[in-house]
Amino acid sequence: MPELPEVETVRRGLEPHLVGCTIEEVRVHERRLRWPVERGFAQKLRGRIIRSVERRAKYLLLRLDNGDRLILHLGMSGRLLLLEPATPRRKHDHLDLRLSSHRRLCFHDPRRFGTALLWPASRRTHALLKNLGPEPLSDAFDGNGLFEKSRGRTVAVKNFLMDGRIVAGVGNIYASESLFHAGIRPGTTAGRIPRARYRRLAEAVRAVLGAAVEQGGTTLKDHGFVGAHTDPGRFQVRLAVYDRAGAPCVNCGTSIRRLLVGQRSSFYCPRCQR
DNA sequence: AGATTCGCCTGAGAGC
DNA sequence: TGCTCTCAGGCGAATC
Repeated sequence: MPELPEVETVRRGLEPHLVGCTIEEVRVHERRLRWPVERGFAQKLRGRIIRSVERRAKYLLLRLDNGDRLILHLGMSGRLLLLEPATPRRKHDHLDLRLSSHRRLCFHDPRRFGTALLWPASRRTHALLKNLGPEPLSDAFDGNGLFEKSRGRTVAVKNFLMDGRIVAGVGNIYASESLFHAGIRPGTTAGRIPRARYRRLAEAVRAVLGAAVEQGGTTLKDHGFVGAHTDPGRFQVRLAVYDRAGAPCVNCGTSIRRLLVGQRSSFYCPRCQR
């Protein structure tokens, strides 16, 4: 599933192909996404020029020449594809934006957990974004912030890390990975972790996500063209613990364990993580 | 307020 | 081969 590094890779792949393009025609084939695609969606986008392609958490934000924004989220299975005009529509192709570059930006999403919403220029904030915590790869994110926000909290640190209000865009996979690199067990109560360990955790989050973004970029180069074409899943970096239950820890060889934390699969090394 | 559970979906994989 | 069943997972909403 697209995690933050994959979304960033898609953003980088799309940016040069979208900025400056006019959206000439919009087709909505399926409005039943996570939230219904609004009436007037096509009409509001038609004729607009894309000024920038930004990312916040796992949301892609296409800023338009009139100040409106198009918010896109890939959910579990979403993909954004730049297609040649003649490419036939396939199953699960829900949105099609025909661009002045003569390509089509296609939103494809089998599970329809994805999102396509308009954020009008008249609104200063958007409900989906206004409570988001700092970007994990920005200077605004650090261990001190984690420590302070965690005081009095009884949730498992893994759930704490996946709470977008604490830090933006850390999903299930990278939460497990970061905790492994920080040497912290996923089920540990967030409020009982000392400051020094949160510093280490913040650095782990930064390192793991940063490396994955770089990896995406590298893979992107290998493919020569448009990261957005490719399956986000294939960018997956070599993961240390995620989905490796029973396999040996890369550090110590101990068998990796799977644990349910807040209904989600978590993976950890019982020896390296305390 | 914070913690937990639910619900939305389909494809993949397991089991028969 | 082909069917049925289970499960995964982002994340806001609903519930406790």
